[in-house]
Amino acid sequence: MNIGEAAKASGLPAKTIRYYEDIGLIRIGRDSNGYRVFDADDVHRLAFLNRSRGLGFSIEDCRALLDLYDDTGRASEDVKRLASEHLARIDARIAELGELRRTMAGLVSACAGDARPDCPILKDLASGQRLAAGHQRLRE
Amino acid sequence: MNIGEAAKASGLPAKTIRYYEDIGLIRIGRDSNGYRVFDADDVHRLAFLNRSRGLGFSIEDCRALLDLYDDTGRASEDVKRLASEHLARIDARIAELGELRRTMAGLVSACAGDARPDCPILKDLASGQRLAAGHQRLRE
DNA sequence: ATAGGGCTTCCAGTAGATGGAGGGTCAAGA
DNA sequence: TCTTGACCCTCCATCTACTGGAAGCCCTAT
Repeated sequence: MNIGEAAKASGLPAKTIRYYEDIGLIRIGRDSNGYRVFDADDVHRLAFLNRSRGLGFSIEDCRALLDLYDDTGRASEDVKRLASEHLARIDARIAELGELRRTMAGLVSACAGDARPDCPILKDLASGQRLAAGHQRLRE
Repeated sequence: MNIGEAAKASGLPAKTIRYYEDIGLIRIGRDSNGYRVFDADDVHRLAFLNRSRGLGFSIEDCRALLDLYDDTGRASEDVKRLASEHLARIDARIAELGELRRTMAGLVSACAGDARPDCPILKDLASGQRLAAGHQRLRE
């Protein structure tokens, strides 16, 4: 099948499939006319990538996961480690955002939000004197 | 003062200050030797930007916030709207990550993580049959 | 023959910096 | 006076993970 059909079948946009091929995440055969040719396994791997990315794994993680998937002699330990590290990153991010949320909610609720110029949000940003709870600097 | 001192005083790396000047977020005077010259107000504005960015506001939001800060005739309504929208984005992101966390935690706990090759995480990625709770596709 | 849709490559742009090369400036010490 | 080292400057490349668009070939139907 051609890229359009593979895109529909895998859930990934054609552009993204080309990109994944470009960065060496997946190898795709070519027809005599230069068109990419996808078989069922290609589509399967693309869907695998789609799901891995959907879970927030980085491209490099996906590369490693796909390698582990291909390696029938793998240890599930290795997969679990990747997943656990990812989970830890998610937890860290949630904690960070939770702090941030508390701060922002405090600021928003402190501001009258009317036609007058007086605004505790701007005061806070200008002074560094936090009205609400403190928070960690975002590392995004 | 020069950029190094301004960096220390504002908490922003010198590189970032140059970048902010480059994208027109702040205007900095120059000495006869070409060096940037910072006064107390410049440092104050840089610290304002540092705190705004620290709260996760986008550069464009920061630009708007700085404009509102300068506009003594502003309505606090306008500031509150920016902040509320930002808060809503944070909430959405937290919800997204919470879903994701549930899914990942389910996968991680289902995997033995030993020397054997059998791995429910890979199975899940390969099949699309979610073992744990479903989740939204990340829009990062 | 032509129109359309699909396919190709390559280039640019997104957000928000960060790292480094290559080179000018300045103040202090030998 | 010369040199060393710490600054400072600009410009370009790099990072993540795509996405959009231009220019142009391919294939099928009418």
